[in-house]
Amino acid sequence: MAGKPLLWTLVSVPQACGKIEEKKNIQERHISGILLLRKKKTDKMGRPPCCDKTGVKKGPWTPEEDIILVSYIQEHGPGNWRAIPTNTGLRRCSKSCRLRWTNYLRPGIKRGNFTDQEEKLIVHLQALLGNRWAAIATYLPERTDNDIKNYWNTHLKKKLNKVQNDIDKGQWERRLQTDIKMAKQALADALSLDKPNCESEVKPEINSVSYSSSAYAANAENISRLLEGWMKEKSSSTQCSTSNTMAVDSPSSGATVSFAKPVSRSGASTPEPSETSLNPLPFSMLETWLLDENSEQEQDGFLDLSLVDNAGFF
DNA sequence: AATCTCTGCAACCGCGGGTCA
DNA sequence: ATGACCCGCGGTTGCAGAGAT
Repeated sequence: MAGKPLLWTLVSVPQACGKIEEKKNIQERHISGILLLRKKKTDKMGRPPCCDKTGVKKGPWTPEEDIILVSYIQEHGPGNWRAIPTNTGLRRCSKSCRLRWTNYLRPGIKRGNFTDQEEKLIVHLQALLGNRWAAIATYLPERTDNDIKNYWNTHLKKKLNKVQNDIDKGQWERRLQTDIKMAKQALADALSLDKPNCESEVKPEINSVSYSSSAYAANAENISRLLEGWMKEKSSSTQCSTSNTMAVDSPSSGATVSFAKPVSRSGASTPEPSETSLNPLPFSMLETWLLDENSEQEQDGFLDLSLVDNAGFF
């Protein structure tokens, strides 16, 4: 281990090293506390955690441990994490080793502030993919999924919530009027015609980042296409869309229900203040919306990007 | 200056899917 | 077909530092 100090120049972790050096003394003090305080959660059913062994160290990694891990991976390559604690003598569980490598020690990891471009990409990918951070991270190879996830949770979510609130305040009423009008029209169509043909009006537009269902976005090919479309669109105008809202194509009624979902991840979807005080939406419209969306869960966390764009988020 | 609260982020936990005997 | 094992993922925790009171 000590025989390979040069390894620190081979991996791009100078910041990691410095930061750890700064905290080293504090760490030593805290690790025992962490070990004592951490709740044991193994009384639940299922496979016991891999780290539920006596003598396994937890908490922040020391530079020495990093060197040992990097040395081993330099020699044997990543993978076979199970063997690492045994072969290196590290008192860490395999999972901890893998996490340390993939999130911190792995070469090519970019640290520091996210650029505007990265931020935009994350926002759009999150809208497309939801909280599938690993998938999002494949589009930002220099960032780890953990980094992206943290950045989303600490910066972007708040930022988007604020923008969303502003949008809701200013546009909710106008949109509600439009929605009611459209729902009425749809109802009238449904009552007067057996087969309303409104496709030409309500067809979702891929290039304007309008999504009819999360199932579509879940397809990797489609995601790439949407993303490419977005990249191109960003340079030109975003005005190609006829609507500023997410379009939910409703085959049953022929109506397009426009809405902006809250970004909240809790699932509680706390009602907006304006939402609760306004007249209720027509039942048929709500029904359509509810029935057409496979589940609330699927939509949760997705937001209306065109609105965000127009509100000047970027 | 002391204390409290908030924020950022590294690390941990448990679950689910894939593999293999 | 089944169970054990391993790995990857997303959610969550908890510490350190910054800012507010």
